[in-house]
Amino acid sequence: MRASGQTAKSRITKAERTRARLIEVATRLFQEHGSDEVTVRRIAAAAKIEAGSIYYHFASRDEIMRAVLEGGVGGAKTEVLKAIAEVAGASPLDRLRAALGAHLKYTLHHHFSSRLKAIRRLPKRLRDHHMKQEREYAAIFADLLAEAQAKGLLRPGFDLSVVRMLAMGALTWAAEWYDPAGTMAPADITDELMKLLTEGIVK
Amino acid sequence: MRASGQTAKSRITKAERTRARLIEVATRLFQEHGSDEVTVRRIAAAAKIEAGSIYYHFASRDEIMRAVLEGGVGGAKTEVLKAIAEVAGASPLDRLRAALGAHLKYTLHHHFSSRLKAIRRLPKRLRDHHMKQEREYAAIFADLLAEAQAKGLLRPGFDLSVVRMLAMGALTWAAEWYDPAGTMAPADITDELMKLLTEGIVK
DNA sequence: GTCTATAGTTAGATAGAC
DNA sequence: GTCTATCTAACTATAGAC
Repeated sequence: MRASGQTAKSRITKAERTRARLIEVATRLFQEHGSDEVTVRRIAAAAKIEAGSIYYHFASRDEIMRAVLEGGVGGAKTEVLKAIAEVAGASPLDRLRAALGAHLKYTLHHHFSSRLKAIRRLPKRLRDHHMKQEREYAAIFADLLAEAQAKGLLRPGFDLSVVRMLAMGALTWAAEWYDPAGTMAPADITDELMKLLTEGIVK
Repeated sequence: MRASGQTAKSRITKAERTRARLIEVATRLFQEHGSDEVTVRRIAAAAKIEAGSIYYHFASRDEIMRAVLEGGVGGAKTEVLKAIAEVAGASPLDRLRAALGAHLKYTLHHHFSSRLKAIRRLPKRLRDHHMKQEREYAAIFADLLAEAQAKGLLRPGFDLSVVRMLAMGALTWAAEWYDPAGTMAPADITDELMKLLTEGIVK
């Protein structure tokens, strides 16, 4: 569908497309087999290029890993904010449901939990950057809980910071047991968690 | 404190002690740095022996990994059953609290979540064995929930299997954010989860 | 941009002395 | 049982042709 002879006009260069494809397959391979088993050669093979060619796009294997992690939190944030915006007028708790639903979906589809774990094992300099991203991400959920509390929707006596981490953790870990072939949709799991959560903490 | 000249009488051989030490340091290293970064040489160094000597105790690096995973679920099961036994007469929900508390403690102290993740990425033949162990472990918690339900302690309408996985997942993931230097004890986190859980699912 | 070929390094594993 | 020395294989990364 693209015009032939097109050269300087392309918005997205060939290099950018190849780079994106490399990050994509690397992300999948890291999740499926663990960062251990994934060699540069394997990433190259999965992306249908030769191993040496990778180094035109990345300076090192670590750079690939870094790019994989970079995509993670930013992408999740975008999705979650979008989901919240779609129910903009709703109560904080309904927006929280939307946010948690998006978090779960992103986690399941983008191997998010593996990345979150990997971030913590990064060398300090790299880790700090990602941890900052992660705190911003967590703040989205914290803000929704705080708003619900401010509106008097919550029972007193809960540590909302712990509640947030437990709730997000419950869904993050779902990537380890969720079976796409089963009868439950991701939304069903979010609903179950919200039922548990609201009937527990909501007045 | 041991008698000198003792040879054939030792119940625990030198080899067994060395092997146990290797598993211990390997477990710690795998958790702290990720299985990636941990070489046989590094395990040997941490255990204060030379790399070659490892192969007197293990046939391969994979065998070490396997031993590390082997210890995981079995040890957790023992601890959880012990915790339940300590409150033997109590209601199913109080026993559930004890079980979840032991699960969290074991997770925090023995790098359990890393092992659970690693198990899923194992070659099929090894994985099956560990997954069976894991199902037996999960059954402990499932039974307690079922007993609570049978006694009419729970609200209707919950999928207890999902509730169990969410609750256990929330605690399993806590290993990723729990700060031992903070003000919260593991028991506080368990209490917070139980409050959330019971005020939600208990009639 | 991607290929082929290969340099340089390090990993897992073995052999034999002690 | 553990050490030292070493083999082999595999990996990351580079160089130069196209």
